[in-house]
Amino acid sequence: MKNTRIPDETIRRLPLYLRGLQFFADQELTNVSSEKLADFLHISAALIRKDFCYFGDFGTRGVGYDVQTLVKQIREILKLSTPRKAILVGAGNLGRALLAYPGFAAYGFEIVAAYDSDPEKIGTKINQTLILDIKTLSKLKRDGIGLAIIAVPAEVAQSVADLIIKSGIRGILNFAPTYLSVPKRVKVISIDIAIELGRLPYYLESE
Amino acid sequence: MKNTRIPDETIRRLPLYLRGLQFFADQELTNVSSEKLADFLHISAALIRKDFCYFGDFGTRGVGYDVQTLVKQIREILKLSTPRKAILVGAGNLGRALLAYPGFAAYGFEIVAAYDSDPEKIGTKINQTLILDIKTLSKLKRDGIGLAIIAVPAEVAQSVADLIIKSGIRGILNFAPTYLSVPKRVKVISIDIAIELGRLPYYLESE
DNA sequence: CCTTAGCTGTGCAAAATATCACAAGTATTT
DNA sequence: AAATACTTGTGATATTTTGCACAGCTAAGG
Repeated sequence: MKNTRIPDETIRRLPLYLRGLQFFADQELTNVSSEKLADFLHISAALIRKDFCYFGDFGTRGVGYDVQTLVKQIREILKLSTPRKAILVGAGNLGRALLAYPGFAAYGFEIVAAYDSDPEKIGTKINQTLILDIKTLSKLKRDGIGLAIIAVPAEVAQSVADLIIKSGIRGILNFAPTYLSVPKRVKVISIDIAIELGRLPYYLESE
Repeated sequence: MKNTRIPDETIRRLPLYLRGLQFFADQELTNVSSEKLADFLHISAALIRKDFCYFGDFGTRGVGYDVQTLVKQIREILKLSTPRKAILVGAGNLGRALLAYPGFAAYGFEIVAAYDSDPEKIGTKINQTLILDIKTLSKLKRDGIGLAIIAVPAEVAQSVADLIIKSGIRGILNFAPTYLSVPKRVKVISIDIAIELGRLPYYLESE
């Protein structure tokens, strides 16, 4: 199985598995079956097993998976084992909320700087992070910073992306509601709140 | 084509199409082809046409689609035409950012109240919205409120969901990183920042 | 040691989704 | 009015993703 192409959907689920495993680890359980994990996450056990089996034999037949070992292996696959420095661009409402978001640390992300273009904001501190002038952004790679979170208005998102890519950013988590055109070596993952919101009413039963 | 099952993926793209059409409307364009829209959104033109064709004949062969008409029809499909009242539960960092988020209004959502359990926050105002005690949450349906945005910690998300569903909520936009168990008549759409974040490093080229 | 119960790994089938390719209709030009 | 250039709508095909079912390994109990 090891030489098959790994579906994107599988990669998407790996962080979900980490969360599920954390739940079992918190309960002092050392072993978990695909079925238990499936019940907790509300996906099928076969899918979980298939996902794991793309990467090798993680479990023991008749027994299940060792929680800690599995966590380690998934983190390895996702390349979460090495800590990564990130910057935040855009210190608006969403940006400020993200600065306080505890989830980053869980994956070894450290937000080392925040940037904005508003003179009112520049120089102020949010959650111990100083807001810097976006014009001073350059040569991030020199400081070992490879990731960026974009939380700016859609109109300026592309120019921000261009700028930070030039400075060495290779991974972007984009909250701006727009497509970002980037070189192949750069990966963009977009979270679009409006898109999710816009399809909610469709599913409402019209009483 | 009208009697085929409509793929979820199609529904997911409809709000995206609205965004694209807005772009062309802003340029005073009255007509747009599937190809133009496809170029802007970076998806295939055939896919766009197929998506539309599930709902009927929206375009004119040799011509394209009338921007305004198409907007109206998509909004109709997504049930965005009728304004909807929503509440926000959880006035933490993310909750407060969401209160200021302009995207809700664009889809006819009006956040009429915010709830929290923290005595420090209750009674204060954020963006003209008063924070109310979550204990006072009841009988929302009576006031015509059908949607809720959950932005509370994962540990309490399920109990919040249970509570608001009892009060009449039928649609939930969930930001808590957990599965919500709800009756069939209730629709949950989850946005999970950590999950998206966790898979970003996987795609980084290891130099 | 044998039997039974449990669980993984995975080939194969099924379902869901996306792409292709072109007939059919529209506008424009000559 | 005929030829040309566009563009949609959609059946057919390809690809991607998920589910099924069971062989094969493990552990425990008698």
